[in-house]
Amino acid sequence: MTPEQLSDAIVAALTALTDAGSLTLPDGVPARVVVERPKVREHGDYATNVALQLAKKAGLPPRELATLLAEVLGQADGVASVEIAGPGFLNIRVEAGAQGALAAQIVAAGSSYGSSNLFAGEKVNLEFVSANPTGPIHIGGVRWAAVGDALGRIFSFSGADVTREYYFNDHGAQIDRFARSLLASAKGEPTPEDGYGGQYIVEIAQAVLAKEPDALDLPDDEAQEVFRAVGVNLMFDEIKKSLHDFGVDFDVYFHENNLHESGAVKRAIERLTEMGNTYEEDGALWLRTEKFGDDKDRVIVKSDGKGAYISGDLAYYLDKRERGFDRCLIMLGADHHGYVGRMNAMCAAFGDQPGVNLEILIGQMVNLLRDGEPLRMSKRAGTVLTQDDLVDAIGVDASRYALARYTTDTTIDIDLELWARQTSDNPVFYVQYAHARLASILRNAKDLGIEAPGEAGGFDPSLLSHEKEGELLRALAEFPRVVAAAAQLREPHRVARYLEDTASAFHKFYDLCRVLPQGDEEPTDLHRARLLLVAATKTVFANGLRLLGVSAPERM
RNA sequence: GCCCCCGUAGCUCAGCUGGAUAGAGCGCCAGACUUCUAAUCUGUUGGUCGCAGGUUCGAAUCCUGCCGGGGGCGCCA
Repeated sequence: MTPEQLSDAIVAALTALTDAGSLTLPDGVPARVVVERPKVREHGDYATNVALQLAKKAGLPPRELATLLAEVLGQADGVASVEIAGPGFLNIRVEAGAQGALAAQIVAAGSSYGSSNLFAGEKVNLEFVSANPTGPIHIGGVRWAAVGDALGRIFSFSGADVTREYYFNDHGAQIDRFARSLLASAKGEPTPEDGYGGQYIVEIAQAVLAKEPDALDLPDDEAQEVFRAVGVNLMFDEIKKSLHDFGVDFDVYFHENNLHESGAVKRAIERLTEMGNTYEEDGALWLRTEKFGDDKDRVIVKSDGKGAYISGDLAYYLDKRERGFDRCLIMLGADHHGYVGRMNAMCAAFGDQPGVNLEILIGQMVNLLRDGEPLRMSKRAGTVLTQDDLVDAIGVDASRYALARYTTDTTIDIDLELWARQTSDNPVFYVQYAHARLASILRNAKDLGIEAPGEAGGFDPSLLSHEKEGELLRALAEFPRVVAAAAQLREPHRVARYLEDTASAFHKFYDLCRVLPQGDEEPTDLHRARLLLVAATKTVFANGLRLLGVSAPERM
């Protein structure tokens, strides 16, 4: 019996009461009620606060309503007992058989256990990382690679049609600075003012020369153009490779420059002008963002005739919508939160609905620490921590997991020495170890010739009556709810935290409940039932880790 | 000055979107492997949930105001 089934049973009980006339609910019976796992074990397997929630509407004292409900609910299939506690909580115990049946259901569902059709039929565009192609991805961007990719997996698992997208800002002044920096390096000159000075500039400059040996013979402006075109492509390749090595592959790498060259920017501006949302002032073209909730209006075409930065975003958003995306999600660091207002206003100026068609997710920064002190990242000082540095130090799994297990609302401090040292007690290994242990049991079972029921026949779910078995089963039953919450709230960290809780429940079960027969012992139905529970648990870890893009090892 | 995020155990952080006695890991201390992987488990220690009000049956959670930390407020990108 899962929480969802219990919720249904409670709703059915409420309906029975209203049908019988012993309860009156002016707003009708709710479609779903809150079923939670109590923190205190004495409070039962599950608890619900419906009586407290509905007491006022029903015009009854909470405990009286709870009493009515308890009588009916106590008769429901799979419910062992219902107690009234405190101000009107219902503490529910579930029959072991009803609970144990879940193990077979999970094994039958396999890699789809936890999936849903919550976002079925929705085309979701998920844009993340989108780091400037003027250097390698550093830790500021890696967080979004880990979190964004996990969110994409969670959305897909929840039925959405997801497209992962990376926006290359390969247009404008920063790219000019990048090109000048490459050219200067190739000529052996010092890094220009406002230029980029890392070692990677030297390497890319040399790589450009290897491809275009005659580049330096050209006049400076033409040479710079060569370094721009070739250098940017080399940078793209490097970024894509880093992301690929990190397990993140985008469906679309979108080049901002194309929007300018194809006339898409011009068209977007025309569209906004037709809708009466632009005006000219001081030689520039302004977008009426204030009308749509922004602090003030924004320039979209500067007085020198060039598009302002946001002009690319206008065209890009329009392009996404024209490609049929109902929801455009963009993950940005807190250093960009100032754009939220104007982006939402831009969305509204197109006649769309901010928060629905466009959703901007702001996450907090990642800081680099050394000896507990914050270290200002500087390319010149060589104190930039790149994604590759992080992976070299602690590996892909540990990196992805560590970055994905925090709320994006909190700032993450990375002390590389500390992170590398703590590798062995990183929670990722706690979870992965659980999976490896489960795999090991299944291997041993196979060697012993013991088959878990399910494929080979039925099993008696009521045999899974041990306290630790119950706790493990209830943890497994939570998985679909956790995935759904992670998708709806855009909070992948919930999956990681859930896996840690479930790993704890499993390790405790493992400690007290022997799964396989020992010595000459003959396999019993209990052994087989536990083996099925093991298979179900392994399924949940495999599915959960997959959602985070972290491997589920068979051995450790 | 205005806007956003954070403040929970010595440290790092959860807290199921208002529920019961606020949890976990690490750290400290003490235990458990001739048996399915000890990267594990068991027990102990540890808290005015930044402060002050408010909303109600009930607040770490929602509202207001302070305090402290971080980030942002360009015809830069």
